[in-house]
Amino acid sequence: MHWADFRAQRLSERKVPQVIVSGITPSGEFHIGHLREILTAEMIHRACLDSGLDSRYVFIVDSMDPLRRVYDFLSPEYEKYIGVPLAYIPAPNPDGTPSTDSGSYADFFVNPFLESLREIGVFPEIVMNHEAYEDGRFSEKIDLAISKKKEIREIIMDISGRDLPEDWFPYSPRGSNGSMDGVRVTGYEYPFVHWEDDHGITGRADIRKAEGKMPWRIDWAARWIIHQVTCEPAGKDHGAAGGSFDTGIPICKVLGGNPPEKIVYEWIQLKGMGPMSSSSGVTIGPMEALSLVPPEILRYVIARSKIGRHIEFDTGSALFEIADEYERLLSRIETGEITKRMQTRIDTRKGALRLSQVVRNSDPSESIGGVSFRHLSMLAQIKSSDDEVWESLRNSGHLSGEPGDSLAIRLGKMRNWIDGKHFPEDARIIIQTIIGEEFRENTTEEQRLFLRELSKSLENCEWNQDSIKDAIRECMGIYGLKGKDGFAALYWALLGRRYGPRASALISEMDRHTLIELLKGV
RNA sequence: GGGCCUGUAGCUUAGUCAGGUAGAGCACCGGGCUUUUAACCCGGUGGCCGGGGGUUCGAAUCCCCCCGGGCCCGCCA
Repeated sequence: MHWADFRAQRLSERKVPQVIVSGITPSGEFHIGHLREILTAEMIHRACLDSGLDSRYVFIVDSMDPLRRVYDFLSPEYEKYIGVPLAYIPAPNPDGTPSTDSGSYADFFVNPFLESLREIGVFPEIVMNHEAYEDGRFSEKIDLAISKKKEIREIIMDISGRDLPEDWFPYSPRGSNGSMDGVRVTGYEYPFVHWEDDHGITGRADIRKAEGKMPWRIDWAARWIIHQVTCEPAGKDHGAAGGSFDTGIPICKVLGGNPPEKIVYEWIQLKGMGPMSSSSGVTIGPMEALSLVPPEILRYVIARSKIGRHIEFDTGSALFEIADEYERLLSRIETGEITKRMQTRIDTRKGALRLSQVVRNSDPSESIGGVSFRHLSMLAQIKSSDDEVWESLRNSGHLSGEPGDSLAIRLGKMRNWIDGKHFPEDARIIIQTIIGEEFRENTTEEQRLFLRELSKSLENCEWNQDSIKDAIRECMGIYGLKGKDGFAALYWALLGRRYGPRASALISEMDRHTLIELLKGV
């Protein structure tokens, strides 16, 4: 059983409508790791729907979280916003200075991310956490938390092992400049928390408005109740023993709720990106990943891995292998004796395939548009225009009529991948300009004679695939070469390797004169 | 210092919760395919399951110790 289906089964025991939630702080650019947060939850949501449960998927944006520090991409002017909720500070300009007309900091980072999510078929209900504070939806729980502050303080100290000061307070009011930093609580009488800030200024925060927020560990537990959350997978940072999940569960109970079960997912790491390193600041965002990888393959990367395992996200040759695996799953029919373990594996993989579809429960075989990822990579390299690719696919019987959207999108992404830095070099088709040493080392005199004959034959033949193919076949016949040996020689000459894409297709894309000159050098 | 995840074939991994003779894909090797979608089909090589101890008729699986990798414990998502 797939992990998402297993979770759905567990959730069904709750006998309530399911509310599956993801939560992310929009403190900067989103990255590929955030997709695991989103997709882990969304796949559980889909699994719930598939098993007939009533389920909603909600993305809570932590827009009420304060700016922690002035990040590298921000100008020093942001110093004054430290401690201010992200919903209430301006978005940065490209040069890092605060803009005057680009909306809030939170929206600035969230909006493009939501766009990416649509591309992978994720349509969450969006909750901006600061709006929940503005609307007073938190007020009852804030009031309750304040009245139970001793109990909550005990829980946090016990479970996390942290020391909280005697005057710890489960609500952080915003001071005179809107920041929650350096603000001391001096008293409480519903609905006002009285405070004094670093500047010696005093005031009061109305807990029914966004004039302050609860610290994370309490905020999280409270929102589970407010939104009736039944499931919220969390990154392993929350999952460590004594972490916010462990304190959230008892705090949620203290506040009168039924907390979700603890689910912790592992991080995604980057691999195969050459000199990439964290110090050089090169990361991969969801937009970039989506510009290279077909959406169902991106979903499959998450779906195929167990929640608790690291994922090495590799935009190089591993993409071919993942795509191959995906395509094999589509066509594979198990034969012979199927053991219990084999059946488990098959069910799990089929579940992963099902949950990888951009459109829920659509036919997986339609997602690849009838053309394998590898084949498309070859065509995209040797055919400069899309129309030629479609023409070729029609000739080979992969396509009839016009390509569908899914296939057109796949080709576009394939071209981005090939043109970019992530494409693996050994998959790149590089036409040789001169005959290299490898050629001489790997071919016989007979093979060379064949190629010389071919170069003559190609001088006059029609420049299309069929004629070229006929010429190749004919010349091989003259020297009695087996197909394998003839083609190998051709590939050694053209590509400096013993294999390659369909030779006639490749040659028909080349300039006749250049090719003949090359072959004359054998 | 405390804790979480993880270590299975050259690579990626299933199996660990409920102990019962190690499964798979890629790569590699051999064979087939009147002859290339880097394809496809058939067969094969390759694992003392990180190391050591223990429990058991039986351990990749349970318990203890050690080693390697990743990460969390700073009002912080």
